[in-house]
Amino acid sequence: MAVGDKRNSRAWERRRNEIVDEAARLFAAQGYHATGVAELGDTVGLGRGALYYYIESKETLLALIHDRVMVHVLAAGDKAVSLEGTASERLRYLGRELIHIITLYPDHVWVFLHEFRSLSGAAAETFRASRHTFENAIETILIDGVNDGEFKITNTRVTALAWLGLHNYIYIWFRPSRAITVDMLAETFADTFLQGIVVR
Amino acid sequence: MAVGDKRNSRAWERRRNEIVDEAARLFAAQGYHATGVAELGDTVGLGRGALYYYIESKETLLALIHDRVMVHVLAAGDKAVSLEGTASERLRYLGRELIHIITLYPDHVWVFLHEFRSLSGAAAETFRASRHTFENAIETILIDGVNDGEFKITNTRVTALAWLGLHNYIYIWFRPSRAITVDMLAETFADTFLQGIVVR
DNA sequence: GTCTATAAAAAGATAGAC
DNA sequence: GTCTATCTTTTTATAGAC
Repeated sequence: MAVGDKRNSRAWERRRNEIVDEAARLFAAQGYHATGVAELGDTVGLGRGALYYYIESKETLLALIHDRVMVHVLAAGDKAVSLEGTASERLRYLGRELIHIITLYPDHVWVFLHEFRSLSGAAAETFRASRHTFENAIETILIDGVNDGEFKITNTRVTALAWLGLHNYIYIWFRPSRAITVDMLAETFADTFLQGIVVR
Repeated sequence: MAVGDKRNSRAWERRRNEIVDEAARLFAAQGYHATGVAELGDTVGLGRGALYYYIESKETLLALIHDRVMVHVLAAGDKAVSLEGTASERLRYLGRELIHIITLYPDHVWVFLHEFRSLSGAAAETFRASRHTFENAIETILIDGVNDGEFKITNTRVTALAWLGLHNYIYIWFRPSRAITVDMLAETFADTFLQGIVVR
């Protein structure tokens, strides 16, 4: 791309982000393959031709939706690992952050969890690596807890994936309300995961 | 359908089930909308015309994939609710059954969890109701446990959905091996959910 | 920046021959 | 039961006018 290309302007970037977010909404509601670029154009008020002024292809749009969520998830993972405090406290922090991100980007997360197999080439590889990095962050905290004598875990990998499933799956049913806020849900999950539900 | 219609024959039904299972495999790998009926025909060794001798439409195929899993899930829920034993024991049973079903039908479950929004009309309503019935089964066991003084739970609905997420999410990463069997995974999940990971 | 026109391919589904 | 041929619609993407 040439220096001073119009496509690097702030206005262009802002408009493109609008398109990415609208695409996330449509892809989540109908599916990636079920949504045509013409329909996306109609929704954002552009013809097919004009739409391609903002996107390279439909698949780059999908990759952009993935990136939008992943950057927050990875930042939360990094911070949780390097935080001061006990493993329990750091895991509580990470859970709260993850639930927060999922509720901030419900459509992006839906697309992210459902359509990642539609990515190809470099985008697919980047995504796979990011996912792995985040799983490692969770496991790192669990291992710290075991080493400090705080946790008792037979398989830290499986337990990390269990923790991730417990949190990720809320994308399908949870929307914050006054009755159940993000913080309340995060606390319930953390209490359950750390202490269980059995009375003693 | 007329009496004695060839489409009620055993051979027809067997062939159709083959097609349903192959469709689940393709839909899971590529997505429902990304897989054409021509491609499905090629894979099962039939032209488009012949394929429509076995299916009414592409969407009925999707509904059949959903049914195939749901019938087992609902049966497991019913049985767990009416079982003898403590709430903990019944929840352990249900978790083991659910993990078992997910690993027996990995492709069907993938499709089931990803494409249910592509169902319409009666099929969509049936599916929504089944889902609700199963969630109620989980919650019933939790409530029993609370009433017996066995569990301490602030919100049984949220905790039921947490339990479901913990188990359902394995569809994305777990394949049984000698290192981690279904029973081992089910035990780890049950222990974690019931007792937590904190040392005491 | 946005439009219209268009291309080239593929979609789901049906009809009728064999 | 399976085939080929065909219909109609829609798909992603590009070219070039304005």
